[in-house]
Amino acid sequence: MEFSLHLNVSRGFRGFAIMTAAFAISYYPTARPEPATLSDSLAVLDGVGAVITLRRDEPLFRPGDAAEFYFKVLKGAVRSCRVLADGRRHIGEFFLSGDFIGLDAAAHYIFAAEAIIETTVIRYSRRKVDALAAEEPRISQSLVEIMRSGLAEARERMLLLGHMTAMERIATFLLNLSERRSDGRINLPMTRTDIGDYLGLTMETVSRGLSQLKGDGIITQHGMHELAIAKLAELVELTKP
Amino acid sequence: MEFSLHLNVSRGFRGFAIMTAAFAISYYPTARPEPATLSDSLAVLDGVGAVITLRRDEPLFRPGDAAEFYFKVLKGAVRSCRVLADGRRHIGEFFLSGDFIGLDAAAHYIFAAEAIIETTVIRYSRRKVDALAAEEPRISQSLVEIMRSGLAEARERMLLLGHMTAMERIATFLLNLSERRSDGRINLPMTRTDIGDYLGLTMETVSRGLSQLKGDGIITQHGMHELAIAKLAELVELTKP
DNA sequence: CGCGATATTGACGAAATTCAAGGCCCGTGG
DNA sequence: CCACGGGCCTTGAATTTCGTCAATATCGCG
Repeated sequence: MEFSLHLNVSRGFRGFAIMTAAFAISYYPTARPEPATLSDSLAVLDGVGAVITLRRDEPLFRPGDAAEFYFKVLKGAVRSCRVLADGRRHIGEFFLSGDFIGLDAAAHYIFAAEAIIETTVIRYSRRKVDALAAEEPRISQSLVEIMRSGLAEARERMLLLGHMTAMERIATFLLNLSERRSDGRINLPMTRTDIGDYLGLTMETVSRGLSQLKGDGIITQHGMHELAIAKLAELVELTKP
Repeated sequence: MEFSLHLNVSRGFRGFAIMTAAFAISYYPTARPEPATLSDSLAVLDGVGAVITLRRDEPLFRPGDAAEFYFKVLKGAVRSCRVLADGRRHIGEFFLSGDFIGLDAAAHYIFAAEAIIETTVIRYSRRKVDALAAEEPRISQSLVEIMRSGLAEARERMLLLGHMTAMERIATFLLNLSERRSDGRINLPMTRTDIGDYLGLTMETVSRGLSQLKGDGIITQHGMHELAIAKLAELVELTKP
């Protein structure tokens, strides 16, 4: 009994979440149609899920809430964040269209998820997804693969937060975001404060960094929340020591 | 067809790695003896594995090596690290006795693992472990749980690296390490430079932080690589804003 | 005992934060 | 349509923290 499993995990801004999985099933030639991706697998549950629309700054869940759902962003943007006792705020991740939220939660969420702009998400019953995973090794293996790439991404971010300068962090952030689009443009739905809390910098430092990139002609600005990369090679250069 | 799965993930310094899983199998009363923990599951493979002894600074693997094995530390300590082009070094994790290494690797390792002191590890064939996981949903679900707690830990470290002061990082590090023992003592097999590269600080800043803790009577030193916590409450206080 | 590696401590400097002022964008209402 | 106002962004100056460079001390091992 043998089968080959081929997982194709795209490593974009949140490669974690934009996984596709192709299963080549060789030991069971008459297999019924199988879900081709985790997304498709979850789509089976859409009937029990719900599409939810959130206004700006509206929470999807809060720290301490029972983690009963997985979510997928359909449109808009979500941030996960924790606030420390003295007011310092840490943003764990930004979730854009197609990203999953909460796959890695324990029994209760330890952070909040809030819409950055008007956002629609689809909500899956975690209980049902997990039951499916228990019956289908391929589903739980897909989850393992998603966790692996999530961990790989977390490691990159630890490197960034621990050892990169402000400009290196900003350049890396912009490049990661630009990989979510194909036209060299960058959509920044979040505020400068959000970016700062994500990169471990202050709003002012982020603003200064962007200003310098504009001054150097490396990026151009088209409205407050839309940038374009003018000199990709130089931006890439800035991500390195 | 129903069974209950109970995972008991202890959240120590690297809770990730010191997982125990208890499976209560109710749907198959005549089940053959099942591995009770992932560790036990892997122990089944010990015959094909090997115990390896490493000298100080000797690598277990290097970046780019094919990720063909999982490892478990039996004795000693291992660090995972990456070196940037300009010489900056980032330490991803410290692995102490009982910790697993490489569970989350992709096809190739992207970082090096090196013994910090004389260390023995056991090496498991990844291919065989993964095959086992493909046949046993419980194994792959255990892997999911390990990944979940690994991600939770990574998130804590991102918060630390992104938003904590030098002293907060040092105090948190010491507390985490102290949880690996039950006597309030702290074993620091690694150098100050290692600690700095792990916390995103310089060796000097780490040294100054430890000196201040000694001066304040919060910790006492017993040899270069052995500390004791004298005022736990004050140390805990330092981990918070 | 003596040497090399590691750790500590001090003085100085650079990078980012903090504090503060002003500008810009956008929605709202007259 | 335009004026107003509030939130967000930008920019400047002072401050702080941590890093860098350098000298000295201590550890551990042959």
